[in-house]
Amino acid sequence: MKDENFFEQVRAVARQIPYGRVTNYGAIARALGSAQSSRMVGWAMHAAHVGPDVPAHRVVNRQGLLTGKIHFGSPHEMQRRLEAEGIKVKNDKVIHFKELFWDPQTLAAG
DNA sequence: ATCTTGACCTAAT
DNA sequence: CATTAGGCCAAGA
Repeated sequence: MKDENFFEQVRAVARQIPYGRVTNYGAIARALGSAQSSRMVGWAMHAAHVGPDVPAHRVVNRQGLLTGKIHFGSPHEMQRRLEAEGIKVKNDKVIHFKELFWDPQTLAAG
C-alpha cells in the first residue's frame, strides 16, 4: 500500500466526498496534517484525474470557484458534473458553497 | 542538478 | 477591506 504517499491520501479523502457535496483544498490538506500543503492537494488532483475514479469535480477552492475546471478536458466539464449532482453553479462558482461544504475531518472524526 | 510553475491557504500590514 | 509575504511538495524545462 502506498498510503504513505501524499497523493494517495488526497485521493483517499477525495473519494470520501459524499454525493452532492463539495470541499476545498485547505480542508483536505488539514485532514492530511499539512494545512499549508493545499497547493499539493490541487497538484495531487492533477495526478489523480489520470488515476482511479476521483471526484475531483467536488473539490473547489476556498471561494467555491471552479479553478480546476480547465483540467477537465473542457472548461464546462466540471460545472456540468456538479450540476449533475444537483449543485448549482454560477460564474464558475458553487452556489450555497458554505452549505454544501463538506469537511473531511468530519469523516475522520466518526 | 537548479530554477520556475502549479487545480491554494493563512497570517500580517 | 486590499495588498503583500510565507509555506508546502512535486513535476517540467
